[in-house]
Amino acid sequence: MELVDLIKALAHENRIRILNLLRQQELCVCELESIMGVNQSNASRHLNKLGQAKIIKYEKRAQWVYYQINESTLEKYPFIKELIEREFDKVRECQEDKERLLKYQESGLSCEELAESDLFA
Amino acid sequence: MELVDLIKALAHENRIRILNLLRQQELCVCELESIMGVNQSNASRHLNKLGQAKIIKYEKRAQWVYYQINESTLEKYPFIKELIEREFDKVRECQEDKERLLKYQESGLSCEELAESDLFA
DNA sequence: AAAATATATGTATATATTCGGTTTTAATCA
DNA sequence: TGATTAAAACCGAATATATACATATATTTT
Repeated sequence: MELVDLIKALAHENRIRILNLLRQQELCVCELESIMGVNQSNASRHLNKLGQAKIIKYEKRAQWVYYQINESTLEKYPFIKELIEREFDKVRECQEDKERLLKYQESGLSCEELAESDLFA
Repeated sequence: MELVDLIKALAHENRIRILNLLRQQELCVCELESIMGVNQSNASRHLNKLGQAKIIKYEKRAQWVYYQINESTLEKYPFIKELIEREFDKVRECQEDKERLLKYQESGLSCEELAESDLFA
């Protein structure tokens, strides 16, 4: 059942956190790694799962792959939009990630510098 | 993450089918068994999972347990309401279940007679 | 071309989920 | 009370999913 595959793609904490971050702005894998504090393989795999379900899409620029929410899927499945817009803000982990993203934005660091920095130490 | 537990409770074909049937009317376990063509253990297990997540509730009457959608949870989480109301009708399995339910309703059979009958043979 | 870096993927392992069958519990009925 | 029935709980097996680490690929930079 295709609908179940879609729901399954949403049924993991890391994938919820990724979507919560991507709705603020597009991000590359290494930025997500640093902000979420997960390893590269983990980030990549969850991104892949969201991509399979077409909930996100990506754009390759230089050596980076920038992921973004696939708005056309949200339009096709309004319950996902509803989920993202009405539930994520209530979740502690999502709030914390959002704060870390803000800290990163304000730091002026590039995505290359981020991993080396002690911004989230 | 509580939100993920809720989404996981929705992430199975049988549980989607159960919710689709319960939104038409309350049903007992043995009615769901017959209409969906699953065994008792399976029906009960999935009902339990939906109950844990408070998506459904039940009422015991005589030896039967009648399950119904828990409207207060749908109000608390509008994305579930959206999911049920806008997506289920598009799903083939849900359409078929709905037809079988209609056939049962029109048959005038009691829930006790249903299992013995060849209504869905 | 070589080194460095970002990302994806193969693999083995751990964890979670689902399953049908069986047993248990609780209510009804004869 | 004993038999019957509905539903839940339990069991081991099968399947699916997630994980970390190592490796492969692709791009950039020097």
